[in-house]
Amino acid sequence: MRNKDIFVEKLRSSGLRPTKQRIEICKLLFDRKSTFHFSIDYLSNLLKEKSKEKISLATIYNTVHAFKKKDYLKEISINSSKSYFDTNVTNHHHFFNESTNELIDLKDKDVGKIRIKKTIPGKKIKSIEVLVKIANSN
Amino acid sequence: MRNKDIFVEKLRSSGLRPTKQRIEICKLLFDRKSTFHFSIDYLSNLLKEKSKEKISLATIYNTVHAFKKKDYLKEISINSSKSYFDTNVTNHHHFFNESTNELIDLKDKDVGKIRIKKTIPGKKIKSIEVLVKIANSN
DNA sequence: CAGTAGTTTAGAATCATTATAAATTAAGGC
DNA sequence: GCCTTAATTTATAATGATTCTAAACTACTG
Repeated sequence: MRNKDIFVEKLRSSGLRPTKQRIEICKLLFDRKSTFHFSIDYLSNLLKEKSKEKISLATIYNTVHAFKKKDYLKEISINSSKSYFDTNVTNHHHFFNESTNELIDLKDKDVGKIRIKKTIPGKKIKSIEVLVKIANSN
Repeated sequence: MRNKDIFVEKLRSSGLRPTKQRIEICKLLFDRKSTFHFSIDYLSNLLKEKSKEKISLATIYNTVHAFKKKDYLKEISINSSKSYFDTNVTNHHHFFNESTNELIDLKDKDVGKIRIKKTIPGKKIKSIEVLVKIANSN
């Protein structure tokens, strides 16, 4: 139970109580080598499969929002009816596969430097994100 | 009623019957010098104010979707619970003012060329859009 | 181990959007 | 103009994602 302790620590250190529900969700989200993209719906189904504990939908929403607030997750905007979340919280870009509704991270080097030449008085740039929509080429 | 005739023609030429509801909506959306960004909600209120005819919400949705399908409107993805639409249907970029929830068009020259260096076999790029989030700088 | 503040939970409430099915209207032929 | 029919509008119901509520539960502190 090495990982569990890490998550307990992570949660506690950010002021979130390490409940069993949160730890289960951490395991699914963060115990991975690569970035994970998901909708609440998808996460909910994953939890049903992989976790013996039943976690209520309200808790999944609560937890995801708590994690987002603590910057453990980032919300991604796509033309869609539901929200997507990303375990990669750095400022980065995406492919969105319109054929499968799947998100794929783009590295900064895949996109190159973006320079915004227009400024708006009194405003400053908070983020710059590129969304590249792709689909089957046939 | 010069404009009205133009809209009647525009609608008819794309296979949409020029009903009085559609013409009213055209007037609000397209009888403008500059790009117009709106949510259904906002458009609905505008129509309540500016149009003597009561247009039902269902018709507003129907019409906006019909216009989108005919490429008179474009849907914009922002991190938000509702959809935004844009009368500028060209591929272009946006500022999103987080303080006011307002969209502002960016011209291509304001952003510069974006070159995506990664490719995915069997997929082709449908669109590339940059969303620059801004907020008050204090 | 008692108190309490934070969490979880089921279910209700909400909000944007879509579906339904009946009433209305535009278009084309006579 | 009048008739037919197919498209459109409409009020309302249905849906689906998300948020709220308030009661039950649980982790932490002393």
